[in-house]
Amino acid sequence: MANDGRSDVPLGRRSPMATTRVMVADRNVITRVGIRSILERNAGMAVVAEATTYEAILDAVDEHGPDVLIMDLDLGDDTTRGLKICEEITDRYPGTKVLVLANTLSEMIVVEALRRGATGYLCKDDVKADELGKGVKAVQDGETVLGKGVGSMVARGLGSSRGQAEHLTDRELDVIRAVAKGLSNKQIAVQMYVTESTVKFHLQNAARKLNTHRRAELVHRAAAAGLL
Amino acid sequence: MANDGRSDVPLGRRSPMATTRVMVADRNVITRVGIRSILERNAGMAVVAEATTYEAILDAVDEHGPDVLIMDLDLGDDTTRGLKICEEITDRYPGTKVLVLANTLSEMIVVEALRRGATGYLCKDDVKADELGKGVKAVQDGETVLGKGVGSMVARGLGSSRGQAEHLTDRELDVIRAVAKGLSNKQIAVQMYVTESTVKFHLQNAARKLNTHRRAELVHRAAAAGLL
DNA sequence: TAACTACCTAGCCAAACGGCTAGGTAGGAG
DNA sequence: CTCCTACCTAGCCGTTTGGCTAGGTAGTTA
Repeated sequence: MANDGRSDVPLGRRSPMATTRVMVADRNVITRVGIRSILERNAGMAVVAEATTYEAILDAVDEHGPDVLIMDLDLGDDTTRGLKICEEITDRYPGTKVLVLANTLSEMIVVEALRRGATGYLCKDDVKADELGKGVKAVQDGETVLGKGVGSMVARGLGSSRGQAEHLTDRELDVIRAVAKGLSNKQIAVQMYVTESTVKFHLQNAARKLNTHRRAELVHRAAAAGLL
Repeated sequence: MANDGRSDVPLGRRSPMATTRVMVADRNVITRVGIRSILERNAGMAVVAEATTYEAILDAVDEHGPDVLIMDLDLGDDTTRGLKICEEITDRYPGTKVLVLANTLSEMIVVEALRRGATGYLCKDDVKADELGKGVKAVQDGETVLGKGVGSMVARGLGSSRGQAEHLTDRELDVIRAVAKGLSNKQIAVQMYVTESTVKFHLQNAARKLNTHRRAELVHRAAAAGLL
């Protein structure tokens, strides 16, 4: 029942040349309008829906059944939420390909997104106007599209983590966020209703996963990965 | 000679109602196209030039003499460079008002930008489509435009630093960048050819300026302010 | 059932850090 | 010349940290 919604929405497939139905998910109006303008220069492409929140994405995909969903993983304060949505879409709506259009380039996020079913990953600041249209077409055909610098990152990411990127648990993220605020382990312990030992435990695990052993770098990497 | 360039570029001022000549500086094509689309819905507004690098901004402003320059301060790897450009434009081309359109909201950057002559400061993720056009018009009239959340930030910023934001010295930035990489004070000392005491000295000063006393938070704030 | 994950706790030790006081130099501005 | 800024150095002391070993529970999956 998951993708039944698609069958009753073949509207828009009426032009002589099949139209690529695109949906855009981004919190930023300017970006949404920009993507729409760029894509609609190409004949045969139409932006059929937009979404600005995580909740709205699933509804809109279900309702409009786009061929390609262009999405920014960061639609709120939680990029991991974006990753989950990405996985959910590709699981439940195999007819909709996901093209991630990210603000930043973080190895961890790139690897996770692809592992969860994204067919393409482009970086906003690097993408050229014509690349966007080509990327959408390629992704629609099931071809994997990786932007400038993304490819090598994937290679490294898959190599270093042997196929499965370790990702931070909720608790670890909580601790890191507290560290970023300048709290000491003791203060964090009080705030989280656990002991200082536990705080140190989570930090050690997080540090190992992010491949560092210094809290300053830990915070920096987590921030760079869009985790804060 | 600075703004002589304006007089020979009155093209576009031919409509009955005076046209607002806008220039957009942003590294991101999608954003540039988006802004153009949104503004050109309003009659009486035209995007007459675009720039994607710091160098190109000054040339383009000199050549086209826009009424309003919409710019992202972060066009490369150095936001402070954007601040300098902002100051230079407002100094040399008083006929061109600067409206900063930022990705992130950092108290330090906001305060600095306004101190250096920006007439408005909006945040990409918060701005609504109609606000952009209104903002441009208001800025053109010399009215200060502050986006959601920016106002209170300015108040706090001006209050805490009494009119002059303390800014980090080169050396302090070097040390912070090293800390962000996870280096210890000793390692940083070796790398910078100074003693550990000196490293600690710079860190203490930087920490005071950024109003913290923990290196993890120091790195986080510096990163949030686009200083790394 | 066993195995696994996420979570929590304890204590030890050496290293690193923060906070402080008290000096120094070189270069530019008034 | 004096003041000021940015830069550099020294040492002390208490706190925080990183790194470690060695346990525990609850919930899920195989």
